[in-house]
Amino acid sequence: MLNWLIKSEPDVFSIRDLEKVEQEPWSGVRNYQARNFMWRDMKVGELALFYHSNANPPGIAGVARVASAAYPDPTQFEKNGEYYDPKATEEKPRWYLVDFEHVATFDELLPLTVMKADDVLSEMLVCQKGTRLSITPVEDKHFNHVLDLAGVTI
DNA sequence: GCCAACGTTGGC
DNA sequence: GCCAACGTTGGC
Repeated sequence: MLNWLIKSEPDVFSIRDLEKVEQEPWSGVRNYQARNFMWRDMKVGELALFYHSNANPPGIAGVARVASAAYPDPTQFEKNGEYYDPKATEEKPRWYLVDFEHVATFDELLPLTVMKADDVLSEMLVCQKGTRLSITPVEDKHFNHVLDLAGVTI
């Protein structure tokens, strides 16, 4: 059982948006490392911290759960879509995704500034300068510490 | 809006 | 297979 952190721009898709849908296909990831995490490593039922990037302020907004096995990202085949990949074919897809479902929304966002100032959480990849990866694994101690600070029990 | 960090592309 | 150029991410 692994834990994850997934980034989303709240202007595009926020934790509130996740509350409203039953399951959300995590489409549009076009980074091989992030794809491999979804395709190879994620298992149904695993939990992910839902991080608001490009936000004011940025930080962790809640928790999501892996709700499906990996399958080809349909947006890679949409010719006029933003995420079209001409090198991908139905027979040989390049991009895979999983669905996420909502688990919890924090009463208050846990801001990146607070995480960086925390002795434990400052070790997290998302706190390191220059980490642009949109999906990262999260250690148990970090995951649990975030839930503690947010006052959330799952 | 700036810019540092980093991934990807493509010429050679 | 190297690496310069370019594009993107994302905090500030």
